Amino acid sequence: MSAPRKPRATTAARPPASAQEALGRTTRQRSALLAIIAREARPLSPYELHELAVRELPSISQSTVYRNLRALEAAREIHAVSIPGQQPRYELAEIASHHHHHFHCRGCDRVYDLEGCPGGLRGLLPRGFTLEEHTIVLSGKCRTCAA
Amino acid sequence: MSAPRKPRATTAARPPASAQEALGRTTRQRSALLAIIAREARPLSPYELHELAVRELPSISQSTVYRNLRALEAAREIHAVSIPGQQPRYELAEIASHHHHHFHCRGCDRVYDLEGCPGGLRGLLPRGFTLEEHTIVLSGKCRTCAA
DNA sequence: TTGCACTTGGGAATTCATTTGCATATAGTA
DNA sequence: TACTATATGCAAATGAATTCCCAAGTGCAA
Repeated sequence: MSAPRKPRATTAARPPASAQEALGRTTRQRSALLAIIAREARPLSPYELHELAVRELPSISQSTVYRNLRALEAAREIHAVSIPGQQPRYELAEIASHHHHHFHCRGCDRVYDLEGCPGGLRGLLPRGFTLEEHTIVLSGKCRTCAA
Repeated sequence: MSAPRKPRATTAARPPASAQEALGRTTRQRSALLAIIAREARPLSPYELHELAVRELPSISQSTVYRNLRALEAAREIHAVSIPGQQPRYELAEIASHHHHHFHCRGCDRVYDLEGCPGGLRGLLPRGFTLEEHTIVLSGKCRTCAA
C-alpha cells in the first residue's frame, strides 16, 4: 500500500519519476494538476481544479480530476481540507503538514491559508472531554473582494 | 426552491401575538420536534432528530422532520450549525444567539456546545481581509466515549 | 361539532458530487 | 520503435441527502 517515500526534490512540476512511483504513470494530466495545486498555494475544490486545468489541457475531464485527487491523496502528496458547508478542498501535503487554519471568502468563494493559531482551545473543553484536533475557519472578504 | 409561504386565506382576523404565527398549525409532530431540540440542548442532525422523534411518535416520517426543520428555521426558531464533513445540525435559535463554539465527538458522532471563545482571531487575518464570522470546531472524545 | 385548508406519511423523484464501465490514447520500457 | 498495462474522456451509474407528490389525516376557527 504505502510505499516508502524518497526525499523530495523541489517543486513537482517535473519531478524525478522515482518520487511518484506509488502513483503510477506521470501523465500530462497528473503533472498539470499537481503543478496547479502547487502554484495556486491555496486549497482547491475539485471544481476549481478542473476549471484551472482546462485552461492548459482543454479536454481534461472531471473524472480525471477526481481520479487523480484520490490517487494523490492516497500517495500523501496532497491533503483534504474541509470547510463547513463546502466541498472538500485539496492542498499540498507539505503545506498541510504544518499547523495552520483557513479563511473562506464569501465574495469569491476561495479558501486561503492563514498563518498561526490562537491557542488556548483546551480551556474550552468540558471536563472529561479529550481533544484530538481542532479546526478554525474565518470568513469574510478577501483583499480583492473587500476592495 | 419552494414557493414562499402564503398568508392564511380563510381566516382574516388572527391574534398576531404569537411569535410562531408564521409557522402555521401546532401539530403533534412539530411540538415533539421542537421539544426534543430544546431538551437535548445540543445541535441535532435531521437523522438524529428523526431517531429521537420516532420514540414518541412512531410513525413520524423523515419528510416531516425536514419540512419542520425548514419551517422552524425560516421562522427563526432554530438555527443551522455546520461542522466540516458533516450533515447540518440544528439548535434553538435562542442558544445559537449567544456566541459559542462546538465539539464533535469522534466516538458517538454527537456535537456539543462549548462555552467561550479564545479570541485574538483577527490577528490571523492577512492585510486587507475583512472578518465577518468565525467557526471553531474541536474534536476528540466526549466524556462518555473517553471513558 | 363541522368543514376545510394545512399537514402528514411514505414512497418516488430530484439534486449534486463522485464513481464507474468501456473504448481509445499513451507513458514507460523492452 | 513497438508493445502492453495504465490512464483518460465521456457518458451512464451510484449514493446520500433532501424535496416533492398526493391521498388521507387533523388542527382550529366558526
